[in-house]
Amino acid sequence: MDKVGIKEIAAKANVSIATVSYVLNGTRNVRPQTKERVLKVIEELKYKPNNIAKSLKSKKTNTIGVIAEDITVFNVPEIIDGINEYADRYDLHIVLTNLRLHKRVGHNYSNIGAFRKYAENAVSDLLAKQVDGIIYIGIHPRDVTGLIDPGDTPIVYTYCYTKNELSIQYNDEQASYDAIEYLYKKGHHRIAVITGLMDSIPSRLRFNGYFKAVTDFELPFEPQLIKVGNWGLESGLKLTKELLELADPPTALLVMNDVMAAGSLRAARSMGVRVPEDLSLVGFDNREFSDYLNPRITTMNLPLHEMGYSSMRSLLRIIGGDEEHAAEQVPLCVLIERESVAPLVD
Amino acid sequence: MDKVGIKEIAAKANVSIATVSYVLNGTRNVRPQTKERVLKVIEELKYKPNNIAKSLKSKKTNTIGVIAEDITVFNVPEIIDGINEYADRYDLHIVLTNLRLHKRVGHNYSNIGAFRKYAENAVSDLLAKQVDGIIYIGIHPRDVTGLIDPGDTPIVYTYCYTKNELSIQYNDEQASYDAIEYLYKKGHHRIAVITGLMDSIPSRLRFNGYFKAVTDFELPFEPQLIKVGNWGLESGLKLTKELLELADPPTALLVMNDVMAAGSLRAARSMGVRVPEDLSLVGFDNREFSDYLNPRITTMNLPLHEMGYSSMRSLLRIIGGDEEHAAEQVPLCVLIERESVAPLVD
DNA sequence: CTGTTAGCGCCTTCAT
DNA sequence: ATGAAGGCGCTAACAG
Repeated sequence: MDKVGIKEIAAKANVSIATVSYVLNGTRNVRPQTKERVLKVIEELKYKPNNIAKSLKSKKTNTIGVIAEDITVFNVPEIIDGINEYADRYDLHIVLTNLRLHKRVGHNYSNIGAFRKYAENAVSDLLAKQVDGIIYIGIHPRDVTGLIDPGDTPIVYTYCYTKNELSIQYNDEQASYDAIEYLYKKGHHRIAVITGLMDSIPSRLRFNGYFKAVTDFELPFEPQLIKVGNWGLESGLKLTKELLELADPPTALLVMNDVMAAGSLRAARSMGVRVPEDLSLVGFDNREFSDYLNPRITTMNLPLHEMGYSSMRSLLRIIGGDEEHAAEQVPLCVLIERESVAPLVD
Repeated sequence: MDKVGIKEIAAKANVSIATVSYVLNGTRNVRPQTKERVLKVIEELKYKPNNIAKSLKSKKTNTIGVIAEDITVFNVPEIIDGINEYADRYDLHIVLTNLRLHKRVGHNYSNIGAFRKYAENAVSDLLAKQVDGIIYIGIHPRDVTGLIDPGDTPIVYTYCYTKNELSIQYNDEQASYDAIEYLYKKGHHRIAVITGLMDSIPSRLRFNGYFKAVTDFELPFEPQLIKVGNWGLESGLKLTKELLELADPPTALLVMNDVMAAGSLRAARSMGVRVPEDLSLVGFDNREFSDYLNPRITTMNLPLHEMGYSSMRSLLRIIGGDEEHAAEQVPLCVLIERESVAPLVD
C-alpha cells in the first residue's frame, strides 16, 4: 500500500492538488460537485493527511510540549488531565516528556543542578519539534528559576514557582487558614500542626496561614503544638505521638499532607486515642487513599485539574499575544469533609 | 530574532548547506577545520534544528504515539514511566493522548462503542503526526479488539487484551495461584476469596489461579468462602462481614484489589477481628496506600513499569521488522510481604 | 471556481 | 572533501 498524498487524489479526481488542499481545509469555495468528487476519491484511497508537511509550511504544530518532572508523583496525572481537557477542547496535541526525577535523582530534586541536563535536553527536543508552547509541571512547589531556557517559546510553570515566567499555583496560605478556621468553628482552640520540611515554600506558606488564623481567631499560640515533619508517614507517626504525650494534648491537629496524616492515625490508634472523638484530624492533598483510611479523613483538596487547565489557558493566551490576561486568578483549595473531625464538646 | 536554519549558518561559514547538514548529522566525513568552523557558527547563531523538516524528508519521526484510556487511573502513570525509560534510552519521543475515559464515560468502559469515536480520533491524529508506532494503555484488562484501526502503523496494547495484535499483560492466574500458595505455606487451609466483577477477564483468570491452587494443595473447596465483589471499597467491607459472620469463618482471605482490601480491614475492625492475628489478608495491586493502611497490607505487586518498558521494546521490534521476537515473556507479579498475614498456629 | 507554482527546512544523490 | 540541486507533502499566493 503506497502512500497516498493529495497529489494522488488530485490525479484520480481530475483536479489540481490545490483544489484538494482547499476542500480538505475548507479554505476556499469549491463547486459542490467537484468537492464531492474529491471527497469520494479521498474516501476510496483512504487518504491520511500528513501533519508534518502541513506544519512545515504553516509554522504551527498545534502541539504543546509538556515537561513533567515525574509522572508517577501523585499530583502530576491530574494536572495532565486538566491540560488534556483544554487540549481536547481546542484541538491541540500534547508531546509529553517525563523527566523521571524521582527515579533518577531521588528526593534530591531541590538541587536543580542535579537534573538540569535532563531538563535542558527535554527543552531542546521540544523546540526541535516546533511545539507552540511549553508547560512545566513540578512535583513539589519550589523555585525552579533558571532551570531551563525556552528561548522565544512561551512557557508556563505549574506546581512550582519561577521568578521570570508565569507560574500557576494554588493558594497554600489561604488553604491552611481555611483549615484552621474550620477547626475553630467546630469549637477547637488548641490546634496543633505538623508541617512539612520547612525549607519548602508550601510549608512556610501553610504555616503562615496557620499563624494568621491563630492570630485572627485569638487562639492560644503554644510552640509545643508545632511540629516539623518531613512529609513521610513515619514522621507523622512520631510527631503525633509526641503531641499526644503532652500534659495537655491538643484537641485538633492539622497535618500538612495525607501521608503524614496516615501516620497520625496510626499513632492515635497505638495510644488508644480515638479519632475523631478524642482528636480531630485534618489532612492535606486529598489523596485518593484518604478516603480509604479508617476513619476516612477530612482533608484539603488540591485543585490539580484546574491548575492544568488554567496553565493551558494562560499559555494559549501568551501564544496569542495576550500577555496581560494570561495570569489567572489562583486556583483555590477546598476542604473535603469526611469522618476525622468532630465538634469539640466540653 | 529571525529563524536561523542551516542555510543561514552555511552562508556565514562559507560552506554549502549540504556540509552543514553533514556536520550536524555526522553522516559524512568533513575536514576537521571546516567542521569546527561550522560548529562555531552554529553556536554563535544559536541554531535550533527543525525536526519537522527533518521528519518530512526522512519519513521517520522517532516518536511513538501513546494512547492512554485514562491517565488518572492508578496503573497508567507507572506504565508510561516504563515507556519513558525505554524512550529515553533510545532517544524516542512520546506524544500522549489521554482518552479521559473515566471522566467521559464513567465505569461504562466495557462498552467499547461508547468511546470508539474518541479512540478513533486519537488514532487519526497520531497517524497524521506520522508516529512510528502506537502503544495503547487500557485501564482495565479487557478485550478491546476492533476498537481502532491503526492501518499499517505498528501497535502494541498493554493492560488490555486484543485478538489481532500483540498485547502485553501480566500473568493474572499465576499471581493469584502464588498468593494462595503463600497463604497455604503459612499454614492456612480455609482461604476465602473476594473476586472482582466476574465479567472481567482478570477476575476469571485470578479465580482460575485460586481454584488451581486449591486443587493442587488439596484445600477444602467451600463455595461459601467465595464472594463476588465489584472492586469498590464498600463491597469489600460488606462481603468481608459476611465471611466473618460464617459459623466457621476463614482464617485467611485473598482480596482481588487493594481498595476492597481496605474495606476488609474496616469490616474486620468493626467486628473486633484482628488482622493478622485472627484473619490473614492478602490484597492485589500493591497500590501506594496499601503501605499506609493499618496494618500495612501484604499485596500482589503489578509489574506496571515493566509492562510499559516491554511494550516499547516489542513495538520497536515490530517496527524494525522483527515480528517473531516481538512477543515478550509475560511480566510477573510478585508478592509484597507486609503485616497483614500471620502464620496459622493451632 | 480552479490551476500553477514557489517554497517551508532539511537530507541526500550525483557531481566535482 | 565539498557543492548543487531535487524533492518530502502540503499551503497559499498569484493567475486565470
